[in-house]
Amino acid sequence: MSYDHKKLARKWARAWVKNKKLYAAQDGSKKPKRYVLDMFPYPSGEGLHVGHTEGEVATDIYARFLRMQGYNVLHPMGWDAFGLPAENFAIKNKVHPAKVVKKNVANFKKQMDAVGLGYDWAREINTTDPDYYRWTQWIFLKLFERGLAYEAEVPINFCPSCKTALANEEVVGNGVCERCGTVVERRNLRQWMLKITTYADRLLKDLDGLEWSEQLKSMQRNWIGRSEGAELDFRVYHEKQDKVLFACINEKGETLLERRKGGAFAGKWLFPGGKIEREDTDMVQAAMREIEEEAGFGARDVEYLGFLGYFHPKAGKGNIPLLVFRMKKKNAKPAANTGHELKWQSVDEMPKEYGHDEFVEMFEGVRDAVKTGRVFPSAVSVFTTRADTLYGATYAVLAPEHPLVQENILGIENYKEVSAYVVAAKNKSDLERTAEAKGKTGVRLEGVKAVNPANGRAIPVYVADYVLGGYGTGAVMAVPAHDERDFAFAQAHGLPIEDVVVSADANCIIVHGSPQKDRRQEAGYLPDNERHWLPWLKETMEARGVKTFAPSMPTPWAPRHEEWKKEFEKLPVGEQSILVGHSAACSFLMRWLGERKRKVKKLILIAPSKVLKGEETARLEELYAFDIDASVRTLADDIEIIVADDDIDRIKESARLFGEALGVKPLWLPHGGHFTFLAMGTHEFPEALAAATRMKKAFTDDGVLIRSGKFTGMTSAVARTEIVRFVKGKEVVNYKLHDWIFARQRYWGEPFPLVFCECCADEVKSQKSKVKSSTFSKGELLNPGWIAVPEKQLPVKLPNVKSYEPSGTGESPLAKIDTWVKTKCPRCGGPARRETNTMPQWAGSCWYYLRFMDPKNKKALVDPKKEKYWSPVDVYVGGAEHAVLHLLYARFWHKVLYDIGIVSKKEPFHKLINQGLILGPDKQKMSKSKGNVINPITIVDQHGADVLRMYEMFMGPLEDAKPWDTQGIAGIVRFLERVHKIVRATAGIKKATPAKSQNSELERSVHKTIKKATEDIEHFHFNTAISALMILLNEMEKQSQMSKINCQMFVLLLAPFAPFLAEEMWEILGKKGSVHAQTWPKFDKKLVVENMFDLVIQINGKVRDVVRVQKGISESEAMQQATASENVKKHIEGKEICKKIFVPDRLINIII
RNA sequence: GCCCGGGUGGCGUAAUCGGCAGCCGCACAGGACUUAAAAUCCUGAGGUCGCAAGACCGUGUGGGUUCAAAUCCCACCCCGGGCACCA
Repeated sequence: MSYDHKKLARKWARAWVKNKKLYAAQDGSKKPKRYVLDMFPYPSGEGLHVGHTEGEVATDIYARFLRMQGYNVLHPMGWDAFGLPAENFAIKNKVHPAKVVKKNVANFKKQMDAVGLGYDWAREINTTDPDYYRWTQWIFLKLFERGLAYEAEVPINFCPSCKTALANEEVVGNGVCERCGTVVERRNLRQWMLKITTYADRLLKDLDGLEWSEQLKSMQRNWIGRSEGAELDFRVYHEKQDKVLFACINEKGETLLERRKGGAFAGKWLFPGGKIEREDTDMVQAAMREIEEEAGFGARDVEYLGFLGYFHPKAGKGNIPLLVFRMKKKNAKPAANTGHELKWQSVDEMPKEYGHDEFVEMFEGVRDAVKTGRVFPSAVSVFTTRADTLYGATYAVLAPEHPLVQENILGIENYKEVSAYVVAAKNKSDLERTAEAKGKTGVRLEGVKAVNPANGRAIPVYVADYVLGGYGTGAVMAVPAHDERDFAFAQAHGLPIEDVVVSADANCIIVHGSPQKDRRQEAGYLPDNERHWLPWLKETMEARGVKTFAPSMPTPWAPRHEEWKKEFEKLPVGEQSILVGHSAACSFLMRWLGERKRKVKKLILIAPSKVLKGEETARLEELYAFDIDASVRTLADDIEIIVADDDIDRIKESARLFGEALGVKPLWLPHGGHFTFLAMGTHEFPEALAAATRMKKAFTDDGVLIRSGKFTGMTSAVARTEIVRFVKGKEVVNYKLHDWIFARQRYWGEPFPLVFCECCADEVKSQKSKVKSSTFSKGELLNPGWIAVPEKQLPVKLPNVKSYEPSGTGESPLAKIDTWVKTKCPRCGGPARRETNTMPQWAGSCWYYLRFMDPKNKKALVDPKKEKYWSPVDVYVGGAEHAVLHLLYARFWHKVLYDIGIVSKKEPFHKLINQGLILGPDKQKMSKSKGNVINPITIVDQHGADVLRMYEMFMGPLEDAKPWDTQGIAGIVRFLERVHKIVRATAGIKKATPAKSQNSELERSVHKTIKKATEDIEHFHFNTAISALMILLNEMEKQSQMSKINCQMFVLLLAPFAPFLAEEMWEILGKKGSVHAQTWPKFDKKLVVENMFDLVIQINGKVRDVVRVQKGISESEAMQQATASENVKKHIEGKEICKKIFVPDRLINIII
């Protein structure tokens, strides 16, 4: 007879509602606490899905288990209810989003109750409740006050379908909106930004102490993307530049003029600088020198402002950079050292007749630049993590967004082409950019050169979109030899590739196949290579910093593999080795690699020999007796076969053989025979060898420096800091993480507690220059005109509007409500207007876990005592989709709250578990379109909540993705039916419970199960805990009669998993009170210790018998047992036992 | 391409301080009960050979270490997730 799960659900749901204490967390308790939290859901119209319930059932089981263990457990639930779906539904159906939310919440709650989730509903919260978002606004004000919020007009990700801005974290895949999958546009919009980058380091470092999966931690680390490197300055100049001009400006905006003897001041107000040497890395220093010589002002008196651009004295002729300096001293008096007269002069006062119009124009330019700050550095600063490769920088690349290409101040000669490229790059979608990732495009800036600060070498400058404007300085030095992207670009554009770092264990091993002779006599050699190829190659490689070995092999005429192997293995062959074989040695190398399966960098086979032919090759038979192992092709990054087309037939055949096996086309050279004897012969062979040893891809590892001036021989690690110091660079840390775009142009979100006041804006601007004693907060100074709404006036409530429709122009619908927008400035009382953007979806969820600790507090976000008691969240369970969104934002806010003393712990969530996806029965992701969605409530209706809960937990490990098996539920249904049956049977026994002895074996099993279940639940291994309960039930059913006590134990163990049935069974067993308020059973240590064990008897590692024996038996006793076995006897008969391995309480292995 | 996971019967999985591979469940087969079916209960089952006792093979593939490998090492293949020009 099956039990009526619907009746149980009704009966116990009612009882639990009445029993208010059952799931309530107690404030001010002396008991140890545990805070078990689910990621609170967005209450969608769809209701709960199986993904929700998986995590929620897991935390519910855990919370029930902890309560039974005597902990004071906080296990609350709430609603993250701001957001687009409710708003869109509201727009479509013309209802207020709040009403939609209310309805959905009621549905969610009903469904959660149906699943038997024991939340402390007295602590329910909702992010859209003004009493809640009042504190969201309050936290925003704290961020604002501390200068962590700022307004900026930045290019942002805009979703044209959602009609709102998106955070970087919300753009997924190839630049599509995380929510709706629409391709995201770039738009410039005024935004509120949060300085999450300030916390980048702490967000990174504090990950270490958390019990999160490595996967998740690495996702966060990756997102933060910290990299240590340096900024190095590359002076940029125009090729035709030979002089420098500079202007000095004083505090009054006047410029320093010079009058030559007897002449007018006209036209001479700029000092023409002296000649700039190409190698002069610092144009500014040169100009300073000039200022000192001409006017007596030292480096301390003036400050370099920047670079205005190139000046062309006579249109098109000459390119003279114009630098601007400002006097630091007030009323500085110039004193000419040259006999010329000097004075400060305002351009306004300068009579027209004084000078050329173009000088006046330039002066205006200088003044304008100083005023607006539009000056440029005369050097390009690049960010690199590989300063050790600086000597290998053969060109520089600017991002299309870089100011030096945005405005042509460098005198780029092909600027039309360049700007066309820049525009094209800007219009490329992320999708296109990604698709083109492999082919690197770019345009050279004609006429412009950069100076490598290490060696003074002038290198070309490019603009290319493989350099990102938003990272580092938006400019890079390109080292093609040691960076894959630069390598690809250099290859595409024919730029030099010069390696300056070699692997510390790079070497070249040349094995000759025939007696080596130096033949330098033949005519017609290239002068450079007039030697045997072997010493030539050795020299060439060593010049590149590669250690080279050319071992003499024993018995070269009739080689023996083993002997060669012995000799060869004395050499340091490694992953960075280049192996060069010649003739018979090619066979040796192939054979050796096939045997040893060692990875090497390159394998070069010259005139390979393997094929035997008649008696002349009898001497080679031993060495060649092997099968070519084709897997050798995977062992070397690069394989070359070189053979001459007039070599003998068996060599040519060998070359084809090797080529086929290795998937390499042998290179046929037109001249030369078996190379050894022809030595270098003609140029083809050395060229082929040089090509074969050339870099085929960038070497990006650390190593030892070569060709790097005085740094040659240093390791990369040391050279990195030394070179930065040498070129006066600065060490900097960069992050991939950007500041958080914290505004949405929609209605249904938290209003910002800010107003804009023109009057205060002016006040702030004037105060800024007046310094110090400001009454404005950091945020108000940082954002002139934006004034914080006083805390007392919080919450700034979301007004009612007629239409929630977003405008799509970047204005929120709130902007249309004049009565709400127009307000008084809380500071000066003047007219002001409210911020009409709203906060993004993530705001409310950044701190909700704190509110659960003290949900009704009117005076504070959370009472400090309560916070201290409950923090941190001990276990947090939710989906992996929040890995870099919610979990990063919440950690950021938490750290800010920590800094202002609101919270006591550095991190909010100690242990975090991501439940794995539940896939449809077809093993595909569940989706409406695939029609494979399982609704948990359907399962509850059919089989009851207990079945749903246990089945979801039994499917497999919580964190794994696993498919739903509709038939698999039957197992759980049967299990619970059998539990019901056996408990009823046991409860019905009127007689006294059977004597203990009858049940002693079962009792052991019960206690072992208690142990197993307890440990498994502690580790969230619910699938194995349930399995243990099943095993116990199977055993119980074998008993003719059960004792009530064992039955009770079983029900207690079942209670967290199947709360309804367990409660019913508890009642049937005649026990008082709720089963969920009982104490979790403890196991008896004596009962779980076995005194017998299964001794495994192995012969030569194979199991031959298993006997059950006393624990602790000795080796000889075990041996006795073993030899007594028939099967064992059979196997050892007539054999000699040479060894015995005995593992106490486990096995004995007899070796014969 | 890079970084994390992972690969075990027909299926979900169990066993990882190296020590009996396949627990538990599903599906399956045979039997009992039944007029019959369902449900329930009992039994069986990794593969090959064998009446059986048992033997051999077997944890993605190949190799290695070891008395002993799903577990450790090396190489490769495949699947899932994340990142993707971050210098």
